[in-house]
Amino acid sequence: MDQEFELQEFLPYMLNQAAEASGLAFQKHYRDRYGMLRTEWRVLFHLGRYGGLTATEIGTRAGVHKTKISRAVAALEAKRFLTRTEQARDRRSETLALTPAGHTAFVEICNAAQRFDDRIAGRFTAHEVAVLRKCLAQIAGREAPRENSAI
Amino acid sequence: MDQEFELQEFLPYMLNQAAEASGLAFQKHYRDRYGMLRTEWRVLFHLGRYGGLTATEIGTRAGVHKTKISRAVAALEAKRFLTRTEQARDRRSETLALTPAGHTAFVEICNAAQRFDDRIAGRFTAHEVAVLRKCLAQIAGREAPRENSAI
DNA sequence: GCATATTAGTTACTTTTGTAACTAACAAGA
DNA sequence: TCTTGTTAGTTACAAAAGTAACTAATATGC
Repeated sequence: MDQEFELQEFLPYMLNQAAEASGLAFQKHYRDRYGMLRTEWRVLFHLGRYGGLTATEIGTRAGVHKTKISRAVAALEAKRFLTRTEQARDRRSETLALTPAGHTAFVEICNAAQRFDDRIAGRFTAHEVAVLRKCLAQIAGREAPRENSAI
Repeated sequence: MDQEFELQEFLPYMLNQAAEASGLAFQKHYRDRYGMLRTEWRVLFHLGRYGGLTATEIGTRAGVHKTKISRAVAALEAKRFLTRTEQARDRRSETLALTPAGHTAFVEICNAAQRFDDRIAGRFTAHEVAVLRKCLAQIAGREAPRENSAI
């Protein structure tokens, strides 16, 4: 190549830097305040937002491996943020649900997240934010790729 | 809140998903082929792009902690991708430089990176890519924030 | 020159993540 | 019923990253 490739302009690098900067700034809301790790916050979110789910269901929705879910659930249980209820029809899995304390934390962090998001979006025009979201969703693989995705 | 906050629309989450997806896809070029970790590839890049540097200089430029640099340098040295030369004027630090094999890997990966970047950018219009890069640079903290950054 | 502080880099220890193997429960066919 | 296979979730082990403490060299003030 030697057309002077620059890491600073490499999209995966830029994405990583932006994700790291924003993630680091946001973690104070779940980490400093509640001692949670990111996966714990994600599990908390899914239970708070969608109600009782099994570990597998959360893993599928969140795209997180069952091992990570298992550890996050154990940690949230230790914090008394969720309870497990064995399912009658299948004793292998348990329905997870937030305790009142867990729900309080959920609401608290969601509020902070909404404010945080507004603050980031506020640095750009509405159009720019729309483009940003569209590109991110596409790159994350959530949007249908165009016809010839094999290029 | 309860205006139904959605994790899927939360920018730090979207950034993380996009960074993870693209990073995972790209790592085959340095990991599968050369057994490198991401920090190793970044160190390799800085040495290939800017010539002989000390560990501290790389850390400063790349924004990486000296511990991670130290481990990456040791790994690259074990792969015979770089050599250390003790500095005469300050025997605490060493100038690092790529070996021919290291430089070959550098060129190879840079080429792959350029193609990879082109492929991502190719999914969007030139305008969209410009907006994306601008937003990412801003969020990563590389751009001057607007006047009232304390909002 | 000598005590003190600073800097470069490494090493030790801890935490988190990734991968594989495992247990228990259920399902399905002979 | 009795294998055989699959699924839910946990545990054990290995790799990676973060933090702190450390060694060695240099710089500074007295």
